[in-house]
Parts: sequence; structure tokens; C-alpha cells
Amino acid sequence: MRTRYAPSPSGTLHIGGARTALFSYLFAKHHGGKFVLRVEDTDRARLVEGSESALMRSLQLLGIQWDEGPDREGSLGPYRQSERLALHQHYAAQLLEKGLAYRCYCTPDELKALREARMAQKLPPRYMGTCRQRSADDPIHTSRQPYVVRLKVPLDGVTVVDDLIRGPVTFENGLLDDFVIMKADHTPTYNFAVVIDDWGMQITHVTRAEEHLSNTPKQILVYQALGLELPQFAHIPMVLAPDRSKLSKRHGATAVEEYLEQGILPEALVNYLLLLGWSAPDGREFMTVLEAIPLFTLDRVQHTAAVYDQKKLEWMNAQYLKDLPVEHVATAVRPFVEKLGINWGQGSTLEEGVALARERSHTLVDLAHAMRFLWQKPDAFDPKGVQKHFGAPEVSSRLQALADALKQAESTWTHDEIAETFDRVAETLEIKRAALIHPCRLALTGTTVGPGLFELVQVLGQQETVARLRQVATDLQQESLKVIQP
RNA sequence: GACCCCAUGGUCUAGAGGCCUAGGACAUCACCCUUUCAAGGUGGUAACCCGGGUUCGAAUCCCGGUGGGGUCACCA
Repeated sequence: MRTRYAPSPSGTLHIGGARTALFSYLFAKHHGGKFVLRVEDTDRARLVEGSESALMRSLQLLGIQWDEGPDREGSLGPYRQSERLALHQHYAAQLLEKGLAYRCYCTPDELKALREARMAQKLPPRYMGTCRQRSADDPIHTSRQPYVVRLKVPLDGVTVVDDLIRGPVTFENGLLDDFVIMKADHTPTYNFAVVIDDWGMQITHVTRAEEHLSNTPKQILVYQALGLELPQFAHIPMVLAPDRSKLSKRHGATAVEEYLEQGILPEALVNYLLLLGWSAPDGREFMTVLEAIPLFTLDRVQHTAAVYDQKKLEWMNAQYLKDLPVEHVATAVRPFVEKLGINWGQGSTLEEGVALARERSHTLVDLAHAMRFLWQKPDAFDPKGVQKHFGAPEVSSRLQALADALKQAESTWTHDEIAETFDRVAETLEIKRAALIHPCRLALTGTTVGPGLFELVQVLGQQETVARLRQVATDLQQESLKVIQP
């Protein structure tokens, strides 16, 4: 049992591609098989520098590990299509020799004219050129004119794709044309190379996106011409954008990399992707890739294209953010914190910050912002908050009193002790505790939202808390407070 | 346009003829909790595309329509 994922290195790993790879991987692993990564790089014009390694990095981050691939040579390589050219040419020559394929000398212009003529007659744009009829001793064969190789497709009969997900799908051969298998530059086309390579790599189950279903009869015809045994096929439904169209740049983030940059954890992303088109028998939603292996079967794969939902992805990310070990999240959020120019080496630790703020963050970006105040004192204050909580003339003296009381507090600095201090000060000033809490939060963080105040104060530390309160109390008195949206 | 696939709330889905008064999750709305914001809890709104069959009985089977998607390259 062997499956494969065969991307072309022309860009980044798409979430649709990631899901196809995930399903192929899970399917193979469920059956104790091997998962192969093959890079389809025959089209040199579309090749993007660095794309291959980016693709591999994304897959690995998601926990989709291949058993064989360009960087893990097995016995059935090479695993880059461009390095298999000799194989493709060999089989093409074989088909030519047997008379199952032929050289076609028609120019692109001629083909275009033919196609348009057939379109005008409302006929399918099928190649009906003259080259199919040429005899072996036709002088054109020695003319050194460029040519392509076309497969001789049967004029009648049907080709049936026995799809593991959809059942038998019948195509009429008469509707297919003599498609090109080798281009004029002597490199193979996709529909030819894919057959040679899948066969060569002993792929038993070709699992791929649904967009390939219509290509499959052509490939079956190649298998048959070559006398090769057919693999099984399984076409996985596509992932669509919210407007039900094919995913593209204008839909915002579509690449795995982009989601990770947005602060989505790879664990959450792959879990979300798993739920797009597949569901566990018991309806469970949260699981790792490894946990999904024993549960994953093709009969539970949806037949319908799925529309991805950013909201649910973020919700799932938030769940992971608060359930994963603190150290793990701290490591993940670190680059995001550093990106904000925060020097977190002093004072509170990253772990303390994560524990404090993760429950109300949806992404690592949110989390980094929510932790910011621990290392950077507010240089501006939320205007609405200022209006609401700094308006009263006695706020300055209250904060001062609070600072004094906290300064006196025991060095143990526990949550309960801090809470009691607030209660005591409120009582002394004969105000409600909330009248102290809100201005204090604003003074300490610059905003009106955030973690529970006593936890926040505890993590921020006695010294820093007192210093910030005094600073704000002074600024308020001197009316030198900067009120700018932070 | 031709061919192919598909069709349960806004979204992801459960459902393989009676267990369905159609279940869950996200989103949404209300309320509760509360030092803010979240989180959490409770409850609510919301779906079997339409039309014909088959059957005692259909979300489930068949046919047609409609709608959505895919493929029709010397791209993969």
C-alpha cells in the first residue's frame, strides 16, 4: 500500500493541497503503508525558486511526514520528476514503436485554427489532425521539423474510472482526443509523466484532488497502452473559498505559511483541515494527526467540496492556545513577541505571560499583543478609558494611595494578598472596589481590557506595579498624560 | 458550450428506508457569571434544492429539472 502527494514547485503549499496531502498520508498510514512525496517540476517556466523546500517545510510543520521523497531517497527514485526524463522518453519511444502513439507535426497555429473551427461547429475541440494517418515512411519524419508525440486514443468504447470515493465513473473515448504525451522539447506532459512515475514508484492508491477526475481516463488509456496494471483512484473533494469559487489570492490567506504567520498554530491548522471533508465516527473534533490515523477511512470522506471558514479555524486555534502546555505556547509565541520589538528578557517570563493572557487570545498575534504590557509600560492610554476612568479629580490620589498600600504589601505578593490590599484601600477611601480596579488596569496596561487584574498585577510584579501607578498618578496631577490610541 | 462530479441550517458535518419532533460543532441572538474583555454555562433563531416516481413508510433508493464545482493546453 503506497500513496503519494505530487505538488508542482510553483508556489507555496495551499491549504487545499495540504488537506489532500493530509488525507493521502492518513490513508496510507491507516493501512500501514508508505507515503511518498514526488515533486512535479517538469515545467521549468513555472518553477519558483525555493518553492520545493518551502513546500516540504510546510508539510513537516503540519506533521505530515513522507517516507520517501527528494530528500529521503528510497529505492524507487528519483523523486523529482525532472530527473526521471529518461524513463519518460523510454516509454514514449516504446509506444511510438508499437504504433500506439504517433508524431504530430501540426503547429500551434494550425491547432488553434482547427480548434476554433470545431468550436464554431459546436463540436468538442478535439484534435482530428492529419498526423494520426501518416504512414511510417512519410517523408516528413526525416524533415527535422519539430513534433510532439500524441497517444492514439480509441475512437469508440468507454473508459471507466473506478473511484474509491465515488464508485465507477464512465467516460466516452470518442470525446477524448489524441492528447499530447511528449512536448516538442521532448519532455513529457502531466498526463503521461504521472502514469510513468506512479507506476515506477509503485503507487497503489492514487489519492488526489477532484480536479483530476476528468484527467483520469486519459491516464488510464496510457496505462492500457503500456500494458501496465492500474492503481486504485480516490478523488478528494476540493476546498473552496467562502464565495464558493476556487481559492485564490484575492481571498486573503491561502497558503499554510500565511496562516502560520497570522499566528495560527500548525496543530490547530491541521486539525481544522482534517475536519474539512472528513468526520470521525464518534463525531470527535479535536485530535492530532497521529490520533486520526486509526480513525481515518475513505468512506467517511465527504463527496462535496468544502468551504473553509476562518472563524472556525480561529476558534479551534484558541482552543489549542489554552489547552497546549504553557511552555509549548511560549515557544510558539516567542517570534511574535519579538516581532513587536519587545525585550522580554527582564521581569516576567514568557510562560507567565502566556498563562496570563492565552485564555482570551485567538491567535499568537493576539497573544503577543496581550502580553506586551508586561515588558513595555504604556506610552499612551485608550481615550475612551481615560474619559471613563481617569475623569474624576480624585483618581490621582486614589492611585497614589493604592501604590502606597501595595508598596507595603508582603514580598510574597500572592493573588489573595493583592486582592485584600485592593479591598482595604477601597474601604479606606470609601469607594467601590471597581472604582479602584478600572483606573488601575488602565494605568498599568493602557487599555480597559485584559486579564483579571489581580493576576495581572501579580505577574507584573510589585516594583513595576507601584512604579507605574505612581507615574500615572503624577502625570494625571500635572495633566501631562498622553491620550492616544495605543 | 460539451463532458464529469456533487447537493442536510450562513459554514463544517451526523444520518447508509421506519431509531428524525433531523443530532453535533463554528458563527449568530438572548440570558447567567463577572473587576473589564474574553472564556465558560444555559437557552433561542436557523437546513434535508425543486418536481415526479418506488415503498405501508424516503433526508436516505430511481428519474428529471435547477443550482454549485471541476475538466476540456506542447500547465501540473
